[in-house]
Amino acid sequence: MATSSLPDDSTDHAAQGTPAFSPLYRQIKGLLLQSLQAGEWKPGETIPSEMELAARFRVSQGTVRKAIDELAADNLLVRRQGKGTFVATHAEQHVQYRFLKLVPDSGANVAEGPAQRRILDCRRSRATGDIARLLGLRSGDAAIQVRRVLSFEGTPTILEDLWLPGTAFKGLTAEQMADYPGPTYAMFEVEFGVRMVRAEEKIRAVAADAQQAALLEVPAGSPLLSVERVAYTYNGVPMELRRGLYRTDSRHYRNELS
Amino acid sequence: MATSSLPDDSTDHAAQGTPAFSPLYRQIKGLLLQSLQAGEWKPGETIPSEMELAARFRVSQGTVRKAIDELAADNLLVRRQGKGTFVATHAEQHVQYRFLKLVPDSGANVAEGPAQRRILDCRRSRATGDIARLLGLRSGDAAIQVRRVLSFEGTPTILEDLWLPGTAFKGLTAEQMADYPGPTYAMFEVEFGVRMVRAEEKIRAVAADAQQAALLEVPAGSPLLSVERVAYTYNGVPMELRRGLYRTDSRHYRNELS
DNA sequence: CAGTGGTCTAGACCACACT
DNA sequence: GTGTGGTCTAGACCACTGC
Repeated sequence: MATSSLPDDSTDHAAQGTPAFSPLYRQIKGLLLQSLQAGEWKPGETIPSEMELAARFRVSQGTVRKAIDELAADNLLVRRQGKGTFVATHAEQHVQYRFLKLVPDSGANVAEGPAQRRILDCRRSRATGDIARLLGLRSGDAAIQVRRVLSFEGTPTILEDLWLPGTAFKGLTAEQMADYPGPTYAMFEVEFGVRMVRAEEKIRAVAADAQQAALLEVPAGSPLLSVERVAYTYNGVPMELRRGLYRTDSRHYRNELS
Repeated sequence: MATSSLPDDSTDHAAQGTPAFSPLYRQIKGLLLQSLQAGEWKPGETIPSEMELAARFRVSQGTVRKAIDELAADNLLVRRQGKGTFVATHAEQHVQYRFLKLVPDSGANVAEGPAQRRILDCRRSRATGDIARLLGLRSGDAAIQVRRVLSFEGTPTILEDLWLPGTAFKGLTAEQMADYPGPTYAMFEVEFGVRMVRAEEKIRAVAADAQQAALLEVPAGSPLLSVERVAYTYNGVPMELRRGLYRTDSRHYRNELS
C-alpha cells in the first residue's frame, strides 16, 4: 500500500520516504489514528475486522495486527477475542475513573466508586498566562472555567478547578457537569466529541488556605495533595487543565512503577 | 516444545495442560524469567540470540520473539537492534533514577541528576508489624534499616527510611550506601544480586514534624510529599520498603497517565 | 455454524552494529 | 561481511462469541 493508492515509486512498500524510515505497520497505525480522530468509528463501537482493514490498506493481516497492537497498548483501542476491536471509551469501562489514582487506604486496590459532584462555579472566561500556554491557546482566547468539589461517601475529598478551551466546549453548562451519570470524561465524549487519551500530572504537597480548608472541611493549613493535570486528545492536543486539591487523610494517590 | 523435552502427549504444542490455557510464547516467557531469576544472564549482559533461543526451546523465532517482546515491555529486557537483547539494569541506564519521579519544576522534563547522599543511620534491626507484613517477613525477622537525606544541588530534598530483609542484604554497611557511585538499586544488583523490577507507591501530603523539618531545612509544619514505596524483585517478591518525605517547593512528582 | 481475534510457523528481506 | 534484531508475508490452526 505504502501511501494512498498511488503506484509505488520504490520497488515495494517499506522504507517509503525520505526521513527516518517508518515501518509499514506504523503508517497503518497513523491511518487508523486519523480515522479515529476523524470520528469514522466512535467510542464504544467496533472498528472493521483485521481482515477487512488488511484488504483496505493492501497489507497482510499481520501488519494491521501489529498496528492495532500498538494502539491497544496506548489504550486507544480494546481488543476482545471473538467479538472484535473496539474504540476505547471513558464510559462503560469497568474502571470508573481511569485517570483518578486516588484510592481508599483500606480495602482492596480497587478504584474509587462514583463520587458526588458539587459544582461551585461554571462560567465562560478568558485564558491567560499559564492557563493559555498549557492549553495551547493564545492569551485572551475564550475558555470555560469550572470549580467543583467531589465527595466520596459523604466526605468532601477533592476540590478542583477545570479550564477547557472555549471553542471545543461551547455551551457547556453547570447542569451537564453536575447531572451526567458517569465520568466527566465520558460526558465530554458524548456531548462534545472530545476524547481524552493521555494526561500528565504534576504533584506537590501544599497547605490549605482558609477557603480551600472550608470547602474540604479540614483545618486551615492542613497538608493537601496538589495535582495539576493536563489532559490531551488525539495528536497530543491539550484539551483540559485541572488543578485539584486532594485530601489524603484516609485515601492516597496510588502509583505503579516499572 | 511444550514442557521440558518430554514427548508431547497432545498432538502438538499449545493447549498443553488442564488450566486456563497458556500460549507457547508465555511458557517461553516463563522459562526466560526463570533463567533471569537464576542469574543465568546477569544485568547488563546480553541473552542468547533469538535464533539460539528458538533452537534451545524447539520453537520458531517468532515465538521467542513474542516472549521477549513482553519481557521488554515489562522492562526486564532491553532490545538493541544489531547488537542483541540485554538484561535491564539500574546502572548505565541513561535515566539516572528509574523509580524516582521527582523532577525540577523548571527546565526540561528531564530527570534529576545525581544526588548527594547523607546516611544518618544504618543498622540491623527487626521487622515488626506493617514493615514485616509489607516485606513478606514474620514479625521479629532480621531487617536492615537505613535513614538518609538526599540533596540536589546542595538542597536537602528527600528524607527517607529504608527497610531491607536481613537475609538478602546481610553485611550492608553505611559506607556502601554512601559511597557507591551510581544509583542505590545498581549497588543492590552488584553487591547483593538483588534486582528491583517493579514498585508500588502510596503518596500523601503530610506536615513536617520538628525533626523532619530540621533535616530538610524547612519550617516545622511545612507540607511534604509522603511517598511509601514497596519494591519487588522477580516473581513479585518484596525486597525493600521505603518511606520518603519529599520537599516539593521547587520540584514536583511527575506522572504520566494513559 | 461462521466470524472474530489469538497463536504458531517458515521464509524472505531490511536496518543496524561491529569487525 | 556476518550476525543481530526488525519487518512483512502467507497460511494453518486454535479459542472465544454469538447466531
